Amino acid sequence: MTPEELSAAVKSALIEAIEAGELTLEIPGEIRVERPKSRDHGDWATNIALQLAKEAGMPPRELAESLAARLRQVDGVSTVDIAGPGFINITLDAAAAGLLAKTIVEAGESFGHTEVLAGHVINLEFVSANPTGPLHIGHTRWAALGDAIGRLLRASGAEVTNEYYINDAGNQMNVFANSVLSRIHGEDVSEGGYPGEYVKELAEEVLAARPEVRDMDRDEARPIVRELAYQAQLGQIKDTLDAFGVHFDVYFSEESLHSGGHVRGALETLRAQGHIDDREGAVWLRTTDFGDDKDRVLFKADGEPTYFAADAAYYLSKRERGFGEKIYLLGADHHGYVARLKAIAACAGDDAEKNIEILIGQLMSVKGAKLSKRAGNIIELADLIKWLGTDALRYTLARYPADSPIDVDPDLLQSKTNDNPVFYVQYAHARSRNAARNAAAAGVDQSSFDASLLTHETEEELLSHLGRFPSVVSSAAELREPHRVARYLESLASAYHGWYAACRMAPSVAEDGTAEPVTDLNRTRLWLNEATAQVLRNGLQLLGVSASERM
RNA sequence: GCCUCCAUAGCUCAGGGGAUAGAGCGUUGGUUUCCGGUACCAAAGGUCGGAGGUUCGAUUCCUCCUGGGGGCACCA
Repeated sequence: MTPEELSAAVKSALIEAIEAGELTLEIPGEIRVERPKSRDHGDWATNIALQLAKEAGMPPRELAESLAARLRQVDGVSTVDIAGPGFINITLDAAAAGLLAKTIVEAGESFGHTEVLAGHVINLEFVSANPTGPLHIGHTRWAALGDAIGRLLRASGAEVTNEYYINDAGNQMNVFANSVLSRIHGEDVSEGGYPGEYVKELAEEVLAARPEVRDMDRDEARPIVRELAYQAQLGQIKDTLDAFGVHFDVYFSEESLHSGGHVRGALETLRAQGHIDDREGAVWLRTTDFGDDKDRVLFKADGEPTYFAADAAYYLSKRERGFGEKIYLLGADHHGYVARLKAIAACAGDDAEKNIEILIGQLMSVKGAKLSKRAGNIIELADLIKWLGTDALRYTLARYPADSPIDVDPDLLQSKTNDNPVFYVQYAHARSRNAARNAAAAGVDQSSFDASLLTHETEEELLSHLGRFPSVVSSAAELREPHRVARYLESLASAYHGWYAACRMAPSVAEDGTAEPVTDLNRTRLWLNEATAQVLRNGLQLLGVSASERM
C-alpha cells in the first residue's frame, strides 16, 4: 500500500463519517499522510483530525476516533491508534507494506511520476549567459538546479520548455566583435573590451573560416566577424552545457525581438494597456503601478530601446507562445529585477502572482578553484567539470536550497566515504547492483514474491522510505526545490545500507562450502533490492546524476 | 537610505504549523570468520540569534531588534 492509497482511504473515511452524520465540514483537497519521526508512532500518521477539529466543531480526538474506526476496516491496515492531541497513527500489515517492492519494480522508471502538475504549461528560463564568453561559476548553480527543476516538473506532469535567452543584441556584441577584430590583427584588446585569451581562440576560428576578413576594411569585416565569433562562442556554451547534462529546448535570440519588430510591438501593446508615459523625451513603462520602486525607461531619449524594453517584449513573446507560467531563475545579483519583471507581467494583463515566478539563487564558490587565464580571471564551468566531474558538481549543487550560499569543498567531493553525500548515494546503488549479481550467481531470481516475508525492522524501514518517493518528487516540483530529492536519496541510501547490513539476500554458505537452498525470502528480498535500486536511479536521474553498476 | 537572503549541535547543513528539533563530519564506545567494513550500530552534544504577536499548538507564519551575505543605473 502506498501513502497515496492510504491518503485516499483517509479521505473515504472522512466522506463516510460525513454521510453518516457524525460530522459536518468541507472535505479538504489534500490529505497528507506522513512518516512519523518515531517508529513508535506507526508506519504512517496524519494530523487531519487536528486540522479539521475547529471547522467540525468537535474535539480533535473525538474526530480522530470517528475516522480511526473506519480506517481499521481498510484492507491492509493493521492497527490504527489515536495519539497525543489527535494524531492518527497507522500501521500496515507486513504484506500490504511489502507489496510496494513489487509495485516499484513493475513501475520501473515511472515510479515517482505523478500528475500533480498536469495541465501546467511552463516556460523555464535559466542560465541565459551572454554569448560573449564562456560559461563560468556564476552560471553553474542555476544550470544544475534549473535542469533538475525542469526534470521534476516534467515528472509531475507539467509541460515544460527549458529556455535560454541569448543576449545577442546591443552594444556589447559590437564590443565583442571589436575585441575579436583586434585579435585578428594581432593587437591588444582596447579598454572596455573582452580581454580573455579565449578571444584569441575565437579570432583563430574566425580566420580559419574566413581568412579574408583580415584584409577587409574593419567596418566591413565587423558584421562577419561578429556573426562567426558569436556562433563559435555559442557553440562552446552548448558543448559545456552538454557536458554538464543540461538540455535546452529553445535558444531564444534577443536580436530576433528587435529585427522582428517585437520590441516596437510590445510598446504598442503596453501603450494600449495604458501603462506608457512619455516624459523628458523618453518612453517610460509605469511599473510603479504594480509595486516597482520607480518607473522604467523603455526607449531612451535618443530613441534607442533599453535592455528592459527587450525584457518586456520577451515576456510578451512567452505569453503569446502559450506559456501560462513563466519561471525565471536568476542569480542574487539580479534580485533588483524582480519587481520590474513582475510589473511587466502585470502591465501585460497577467497575474503577477500566478503567471510569473522568479526564483533567486545565492552565489556559490569553490575552495581553491583556479581562475582561468583563458577566460580572463573567472572560474570556467568547463574547468570545474573537468576537475570535479559532472556528477559530483551537480549533486552537490542540487542538495542545497537555492537561497543558501554554498562553498564547495573539492577534497570532500573527491573522497570516497560517508561524508561525501554523492558518493554515499551512488555507492548504495553500486552496492545494490553488486548484491544483485551475487544473488544471481547464487541462483536467486525473481520467480516468486511473498510480501508477508518482509518483516525485519530494517525492511519495514526501507519500505516506508521507498513509499515516500512520489510525494517527495511532487512536493519538490511544486516548491521548485530539488534539494528535497537529494536529501531523500541520502536517507534512502542510509536505510538501504542498514538493511544490507542486517538482511542477507543470497543464501548463507556453511563452513564446508555448501550453500543453503534458495528460499522465497531470498527471492523476495531480491525484489526489495531491485526496488531500492530503481528508486535510487529514478531520484538521481531527476538530479542529472548517473547511477553506475560499479564504483 | 531602500530592497533581498541568511542566523538551528564543536563544524557543514536539513527541517511545507504538530508528538521527544534531525543528518553527515568530529568526539567516545561497539559490529555479523560468508552478498564490497568505501558499510553498520550506539552514546555524548541544542536557550532553534533576541523580544513581542497570531494559533489549541511556532524552529516554521507576522512585526521589531541585533549580527552577517548580496543588490540599487536612461549599464549590458
